[in-house]
Amino acid sequence: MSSQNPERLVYSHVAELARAFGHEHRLKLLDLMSQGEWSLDELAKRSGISVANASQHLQTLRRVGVVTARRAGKNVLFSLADGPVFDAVVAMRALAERNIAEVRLAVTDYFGGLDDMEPVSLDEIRARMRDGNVVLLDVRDEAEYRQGHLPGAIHIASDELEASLSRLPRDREVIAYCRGRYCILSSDAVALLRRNGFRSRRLEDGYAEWKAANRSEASDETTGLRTG
Amino acid sequence: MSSQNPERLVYSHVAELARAFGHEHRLKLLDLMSQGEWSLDELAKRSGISVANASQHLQTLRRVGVVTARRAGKNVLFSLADGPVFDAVVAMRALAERNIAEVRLAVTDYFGGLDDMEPVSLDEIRARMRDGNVVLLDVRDEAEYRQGHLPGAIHIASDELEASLSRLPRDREVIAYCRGRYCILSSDAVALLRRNGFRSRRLEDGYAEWKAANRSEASDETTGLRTG
DNA sequence: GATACATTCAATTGAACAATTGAATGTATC
DNA sequence: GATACATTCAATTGTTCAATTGAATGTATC
Repeated sequence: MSSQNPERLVYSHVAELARAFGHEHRLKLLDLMSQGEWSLDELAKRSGISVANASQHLQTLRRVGVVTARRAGKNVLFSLADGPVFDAVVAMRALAERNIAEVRLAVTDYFGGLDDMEPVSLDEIRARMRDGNVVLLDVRDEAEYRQGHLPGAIHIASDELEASLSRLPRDREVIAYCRGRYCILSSDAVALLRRNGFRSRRLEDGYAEWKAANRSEASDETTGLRTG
Repeated sequence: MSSQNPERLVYSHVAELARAFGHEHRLKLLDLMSQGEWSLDELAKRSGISVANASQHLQTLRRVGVVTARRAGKNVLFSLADGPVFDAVVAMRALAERNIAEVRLAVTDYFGGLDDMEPVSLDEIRARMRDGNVVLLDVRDEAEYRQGHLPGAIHIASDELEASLSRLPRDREVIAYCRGRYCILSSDAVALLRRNGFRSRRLEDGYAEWKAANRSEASDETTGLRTG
């Protein structure tokens, strides 16, 4: 028993939210935070923009309630807020991939690739991990892996992969993953592994999507990957 | 074998897409088109903005591929493009409803309402339509109803409802729906019906959401509502 | 309490966007 | 083919947003 027309109120906020998503740098920052929490300095470094600029974009995201911050020592750590934040990004990405030809082409070009490059889905990897006939390989950097990773995944950062091939089995398929759907690290890793005689494919989605999916499924204990 | 880093390309397009959603008028236009196709004149009238202004916003939406247009007689009819356009709007709305307190309050205030006002879900109505113990009532205007409606729904425009109460049964619950989740017509209709001694509740989502859901479920013949 | 350092604020400049107006285009109908 | 009318284009003005810089704040650590 207060506001008059809810539609206008809702849409003015939705529009504000959409504008908050409407900048490349902010999408990149959200992408980074989908891996865990980071200081401003770290976010600036990883996104390749200045500290002041990153700070302002982060404030924009905080203002609309999609990013939260907490202090830890002398740093403030930024992370995605609770709620379906990443899901909204995913919905926009899905729309872009479906309706914008240039995006569709770039993605299939890069990731859909050759027939035997057919990426593996999260559902598929679940079953195959149970059977134990695959190795899950996380090729993100150390800090990202430490903040969280798929159950049962081993970690070799992409820039150390070539020197660490002996740690990988040749009798099982190596499924590589990285930050998310549009991260090229795992794609490059698969190419490297194949050049060296391994059987390898890419996980279609990455840590970000896995985490978002497991968040939505709340605390349903049966949904995570199991190492066996 | 063309573009370098797909991430930046994807995100620049996603950002453009997000900005296209980032205006109240455009969200309203998308809302209207979620009911069907309309001429520019009709869209301007229904959204309450000038024809020239509506045209420009529609061009913005066409440019990013979320709206299409076809000529019919002396009018151009605008409609949502194929693909998960409405789904993206829904994801943003869900985020706003969850993360922005003002929105959450306004919505529960208006639609969540009293205990026995508990809105009915699309899933629930499916089962109850089969049992035949409810009447589905579409209170949108004639033109909207004609462009498409839920299977089995009867139509009484909201501004004719009070004069047409005799057409409704008193021994079954009347489930009213309108354009979508944030449309107040069905909410008002429920209030009117209750004042006149009917048992009545509101469908939580409206035609837009139903149509989007049935579109996603492709041509799965088992998913629509059945009249019996 | 003083220092160091991470983050935020404030002020500036340039660029992009929103709305309005009036003219121009293009298609149907006569 | 001429006319009527729906839609789009072009030009304008005011507003909002992006990025940079340098100063200011605030918290941890010594």
